[in-house]
Amino acid sequence: MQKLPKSPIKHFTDSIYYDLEQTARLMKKLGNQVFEKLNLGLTSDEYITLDTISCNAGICQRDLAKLILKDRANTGRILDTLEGLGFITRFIDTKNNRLVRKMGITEKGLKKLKELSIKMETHFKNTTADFSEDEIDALQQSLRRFRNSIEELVKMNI
Amino acid sequence: MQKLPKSPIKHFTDSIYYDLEQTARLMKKLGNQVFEKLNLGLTSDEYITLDTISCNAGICQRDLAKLILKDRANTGRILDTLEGLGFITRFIDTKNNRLVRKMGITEKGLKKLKELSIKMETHFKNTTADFSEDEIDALQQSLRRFRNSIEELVKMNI
DNA sequence: AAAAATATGTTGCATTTACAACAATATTAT
DNA sequence: ATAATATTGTTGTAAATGCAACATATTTTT
Repeated sequence: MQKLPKSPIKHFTDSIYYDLEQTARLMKKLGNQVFEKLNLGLTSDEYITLDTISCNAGICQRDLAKLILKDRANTGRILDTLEGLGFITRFIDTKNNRLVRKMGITEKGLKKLKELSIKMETHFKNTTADFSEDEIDALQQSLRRFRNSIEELVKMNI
Repeated sequence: MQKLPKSPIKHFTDSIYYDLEQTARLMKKLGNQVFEKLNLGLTSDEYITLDTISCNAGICQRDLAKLILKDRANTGRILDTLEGLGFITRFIDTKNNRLVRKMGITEKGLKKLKELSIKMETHFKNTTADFSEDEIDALQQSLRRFRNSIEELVKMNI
């Protein structure tokens, strides 16, 4: 049985990279539009950050930056905003004998987060209506495995 | 049989949106690093644009913008660059009786694109080494179906 | 002990990006 | 026919982002 010849050059728009970026970009745009329309008082990035802090109590800035995939500079700026709004508190502590700025969510921040999370949940249900939970799970697992496999290739500079 | 209670609030970092954005961001970073390291003479966005033009001959700017998911303004700016480098030509034509700027890839651009595509192909093989082709295909299809299901929800403003 | 390297966070800047406003033209509605 | 609306591309501008440089402190190397 003959093997079919594969097309010699695959266009970028046919690649997994393109699908990933397109889908993520669309997703982000949708998220931004929802955040703007609903007038939630936080940008989507601030919400993501607040949520990430809420489930990583006492995390330091650099580790947080890795989680939210921003650089240290911008992570610090987002934290300035959240701190200014009274949603988080920051304090000096040590990690491996080094001075670091750790943070935690405040009562006010937790209240805000819960409020937003409920609205987000409603929104998520709408956008994934066509997909079964199993499909979503499978896609998520696949994405994570894919991410793990390329993670070590990327210099993060964080 | 009892149904297990679902956790009331899912953290953003556990959602498909987070996985998508993280994976895409990592992917883009990797792409940018490769483009920078290899000194290819084009940014990754310019390469993507050139590639997209090459397989959509005579496309107009707005339609191209939809494909590469940039707004019209930035699409125009990328095209200015590519035109300045002699990789594409632009010309006035009509589409639905309206004057539009269409474009096509030049010989020079095609040569550049082929050169880069080969380098990219090598790079792609490395980054997806851990994944079988079938897995990649499945992931791509899943991403596309997901994208289609949310596409109509997003106001594109293009 | 001194020097080099590393970890952490901040500041400044240059690039990218999105978005609104505009100009020009064509279509549709009144 | 005139006015209102829509399509396409450009320009201007404000915000987001990444990156390099810096400051500080700690660890590792020599």
